[in-house]
Amino acid sequence: MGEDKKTEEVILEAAKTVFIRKGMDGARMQEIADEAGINKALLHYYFRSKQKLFDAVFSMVLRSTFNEMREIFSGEFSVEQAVRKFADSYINTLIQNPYIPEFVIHELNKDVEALQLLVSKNLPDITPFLQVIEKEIAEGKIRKMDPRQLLMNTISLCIFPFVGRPIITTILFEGDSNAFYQTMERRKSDVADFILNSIKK
Amino acid sequence: MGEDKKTEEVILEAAKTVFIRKGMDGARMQEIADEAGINKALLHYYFRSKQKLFDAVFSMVLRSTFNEMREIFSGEFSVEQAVRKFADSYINTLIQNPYIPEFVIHELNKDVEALQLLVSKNLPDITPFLQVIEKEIAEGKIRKMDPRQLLMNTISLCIFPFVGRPIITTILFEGDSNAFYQTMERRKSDVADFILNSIKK
DNA sequence: GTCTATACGCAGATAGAC
DNA sequence: GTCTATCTGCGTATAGAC
Repeated sequence: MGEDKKTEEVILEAAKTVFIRKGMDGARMQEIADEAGINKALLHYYFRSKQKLFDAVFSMVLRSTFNEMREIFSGEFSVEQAVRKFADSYINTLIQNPYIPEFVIHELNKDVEALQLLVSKNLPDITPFLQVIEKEIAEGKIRKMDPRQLLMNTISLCIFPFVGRPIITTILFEGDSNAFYQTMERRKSDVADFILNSIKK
Repeated sequence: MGEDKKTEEVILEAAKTVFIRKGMDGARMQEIADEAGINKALLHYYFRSKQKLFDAVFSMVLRSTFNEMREIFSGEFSVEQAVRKFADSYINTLIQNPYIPEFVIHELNKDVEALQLLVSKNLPDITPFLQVIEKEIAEGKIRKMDPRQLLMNTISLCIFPFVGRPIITTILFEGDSNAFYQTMERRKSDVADFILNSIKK
């Protein structure tokens, strides 16, 4: 039983790696089996079908992706704290896992309906944070603006460079991948400064 | 011969629609044939293979996508002009074609090598604009910052909401698609204001 | 639980009539 | 140039031995 569980986890890890790189449609069960060091039949023994294996991986990825967000936008932090925390935490995670956002987005784009349920369970409720923004605007701490636009800006600035990494690396860093990642390291504070500079009165 | 060309264009349009929604791997030749109102065999008669048909569509999409960018970042506009032009022009285009960025990004992520040549021919050279930014910093018109970060910010803020549209619509607009698009209309000026507010001294 | 061998269906590609 | 019918290979899934 201890052994069983271990195999299952090895499969999930391998499937995660392959699905994230190739997507559901592009991934091959053979490739996942190779990555896990086992054979195709065993994948079906544990997960019955490619679709079920994918669902397991996808829900795993969603959970870990949005957990951080849930805490940061829970409403217990000020706008400045949340913006700095979000930039630092997400850009750090994305430097380690640059393929995840594009993967999630691609799968959601393909089939919004089917995954809506799965997603709604995992997506954080950000209304508390929108209220914090409104409160700080009312108090005159930050300039007047649509709270949703501010939140969208924060998310966009942190995540997009990784989603568009191939293009950005080509267009802005002449294909030099190291230069890209070094800029991302600095970006953790640069982005926060950029946002806070814009919203201060 | 006039008839021939028309069929070819009908196929290209249909292929574009299907490829953009489903991606290369998810698209089916049968679906493209249906969309074009013809049969599979004719697709092969005109384009020999799915791959060649895809390449034709992809290079078409790349060209139209980056043409606007080339002009805006040519160096003939000031930072403020370029930012306002870019936000207005790209958000307008994306309201009409919201699936294009995710499509391009997904295909590039899957196979960076193979498409590198295709891409490098289409990607604009943005160094002139980076120099404009540096010049305006030197002149004290805008605050000191990494020109690449500013350009990345501008691109991120305009494009990301469309790439992440399914998630953003769910998380920020309770699934109300109209609310999303109305916010994007306002975003054309909001984003420009947000950026210019942040960089002014 | 893990393997090898095999069934089966789907989707890309071709043959050949009109 | 456009169609119907068919081939072929690949990839998911299953059967069955160990």
